[in-house]
This record gives sequence, C-alpha cells and structure tokens, in this order.
Amino acid sequence: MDRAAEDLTARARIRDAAITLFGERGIEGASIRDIAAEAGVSSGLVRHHFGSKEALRDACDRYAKERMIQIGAELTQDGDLTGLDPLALHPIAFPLQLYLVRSMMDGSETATALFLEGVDAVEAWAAGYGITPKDPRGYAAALAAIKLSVLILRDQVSKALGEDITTPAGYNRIGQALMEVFTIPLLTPEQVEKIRKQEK
Amino acid sequence: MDRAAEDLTARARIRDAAITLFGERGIEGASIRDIAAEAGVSSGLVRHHFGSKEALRDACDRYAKERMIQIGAELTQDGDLTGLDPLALHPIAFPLQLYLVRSMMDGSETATALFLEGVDAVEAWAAGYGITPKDPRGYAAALAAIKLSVLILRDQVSKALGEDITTPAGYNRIGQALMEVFTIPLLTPEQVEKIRKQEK
DNA sequence: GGCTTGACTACACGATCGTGTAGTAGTTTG
DNA sequence: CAAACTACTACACGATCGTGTAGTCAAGCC
Repeated sequence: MDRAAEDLTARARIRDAAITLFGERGIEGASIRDIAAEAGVSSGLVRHHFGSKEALRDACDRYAKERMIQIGAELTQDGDLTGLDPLALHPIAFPLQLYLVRSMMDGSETATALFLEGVDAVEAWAAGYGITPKDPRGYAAALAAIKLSVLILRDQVSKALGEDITTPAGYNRIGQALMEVFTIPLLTPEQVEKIRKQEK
Repeated sequence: MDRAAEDLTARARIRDAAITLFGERGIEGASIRDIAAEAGVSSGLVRHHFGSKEALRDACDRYAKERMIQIGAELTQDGDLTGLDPLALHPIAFPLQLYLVRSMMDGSETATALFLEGVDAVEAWAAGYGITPKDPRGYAAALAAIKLSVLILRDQVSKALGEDITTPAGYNRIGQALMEVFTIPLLTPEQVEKIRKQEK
C-alpha cells in the first residue's frame, strides 16, 4: 500500500488492490487474503464490503469500465487536453487496462461487452473513414484484438525489446511500433490474392 | 478421451490431455486430477510418469515447441505441400498453439524463448524484405504479438464475429482479416508524424 | 520358481482457497 | 442513555489442490 492510498477509504483501497492484483496475476491467481494484505485490511473486511470474490470482481469490472469510458470521453471531447497530460494519465489508466483485459480473458461479461463495443466503434470508424475491407467485421475485430495484444504479452514484448513496456516510455515505444505496422503495407493486394487461393 | 486416443500409450494420452486442458484453462486452472480424468487414468499415474505438475508442464512445453518447429519446417522446406493439407493440419497445430501461448503467458521460459525466436525471425525477414521501420525491433515484436492476439482473445473475437474462430473455417476468416490489416495502410506517414509530436 | 522392474491405483497428508460465524469498537439515532 | 448500525477482526468450516506413501499386478530375467 503506497502513500496516496492511505487517504482512501478501506473500501476503495480494497477495490484498487483487487484491480492491481487481479490484473497482474489473473482472477484465480490473486486470493482474497492477498488482496486484503495489499490493501492493509483483514480478509473478512473484503467479504464485509463486497460479499464474495465474484461480487468483488463485478464491482471492479464496473468501476474499471466506467473509469476507462470516462477517461476516453475526456480525451476525445475537446482537442486541447489541458489538465490531461498523457504521461500523468498512464499510472491511472494502465492498471485499469491491464485489469480489464485480464478479467475479459477470465470470462467477464462486462469486460467482454466493452470489447464488443470497441469492435463496433472501430467498424464504424473504418466505414466513415473510407476504409473498405472485404470483411469489415473481421477487420474491426482483428484491429481491436491487436490493440490489446501488447498489453497481454507485455512480459514477452518487454523481454524482446530489452525495455519494460509498462513504463510510460516503453509503452510509448511499442505504441509507435504498432502505428508503423498500420502504416507500412506488408503485403500487396496481389500477394494476398495468391495466398488466398493457396489456402482454398 | 476420443477414439484415436485409445491407441496411444497412457503417457502420451496424459501429455495430450495436459496440453489440451492447460491450453483451454491455463496452468493453474487445470488440476492434475482433471488431466488424469481426461486421459482416462488415475491421478497417481500422472505423477508416476512426470514427477510433478511443473515437470509435466516442462514436458508439454518441450513437446509442443518441438512439434510446432517440426510442422513449420515441413511447411516451408518445399513449395509443394502434398500430404500437408492445411485443413488437416489445423486439428493438430491449433491445440499446440493454444497451449504454447497460454504457457507463455503463465511464465514458461521455453515458450517465451520460442516467442523471442519468432521476433528474431520476423526482424530478419523484414530487413531482408526491404521493410525499414524506424524501430525494427519494436516493429518485429509488435508483429509477433499481433500474430498471437486473435489466439489469446479467441472467445471475444468469436463473439464479435458470431463465428467460432477455433474451427478451420473461422480461423481462416480471421487470418484473412489480419492480412487485410497488413495490406491497407491505416495511417499516412504524415498522420503518424502528427501524433508523434502530439505525444511528446 | 523366485525376483526385479515398471505401469498403475487407492488413500492419506498438509497447505490454501472461498466462505461462514461470532464478536468488538465506535458512531449514529431515537 | 440505550438501541441500532457500521466498520472491522479473529477464527473455524469444508472443499480442492499438489504431493507423498503403500500396495497390486503383469511381464521379463536369472
């Protein structure tokens, strides 16, 4: 438990600790006792405030989703991002993203719904942007999954880069590498057609 | 335990069952008793053959990695793929891939090493192909992670598509959607430069 | 025939998990 | 002032986990 957490209520500390530990180790990998220790309370208090592990997870799901939508809205509503420094945002948004991805992989309905909403948004954006893939839905789903891939494989990607991508600097680096993937055409349409026939 | 498995030795059945269940549920999510039941043997026999859960996992890591390298070699060594029907290959290679990715995410050294080798291969391929990103290593790491993303998020992607991508047909569909991502430039270099400055 | 060896099972162990229960201290409310 | 409520802790419960131990059974070897 760090300094800033001391001012929070016990309930908020438990929720934040749960988001951190669930995100790092997965839902099964983090026990209620671990979370209680991280929050500096007894394990019974976790149960007192949230009822059960599944209910705690639900609360984390809804909180993390709401916060991420809120952050996204603040980022897109006005061009000038005064007060919203991307560097200052990272320590807040990154754990939330880690948690949501992990919870989603462990079967969360709420987090999966957020993913599906993301696919819808990407599909609509691509259509309005004049991008016309042969499979618009598949294209959008692939893009949405790609956005999360470096988050999920952060340990492996960090090892490949020799740089921790959970830091703001490292995250920025892999983000720009991802943009290069979207910028440089890897295959010509002719090559795609050739592979497509080969697989038939 | 299906029909074809009946001919295998108990040791092979245990290993195959472990790869399947570990791949589906993760290492912690699949117990030795589950694996034994899936293989149709007692839990004691798992211990008899492999010693411990960690040793079983090691054996699965090495077997899956070796098999995947072997399959990859057979696919690339000669142009004519007679005898290696991609459709027939899917039921064999897909569970192996699922297992390796899952084991990697759960901290396997062997599987992570395979990922790093993949990044090396992508980087060398891109260089020989005349692709010159500003961050070649980051570019290769991003591409390698992307290749695995739809595998990891298979449940979510399947839900977004309304089609199970673990089937050969579904896997083919998302594979082609991924190719479209690599074919259609999403951003112009000018846009990339603009975003790059904005993030500074 | 006796003996070893390997495949295999049954069962018990300690640890850890989520959960349930009982109780304390402090504050609020009538 | 007493009752009620809230935040919080300590402790015990059954289940499940990986692991350890003992023993059965069949095949191969002397």
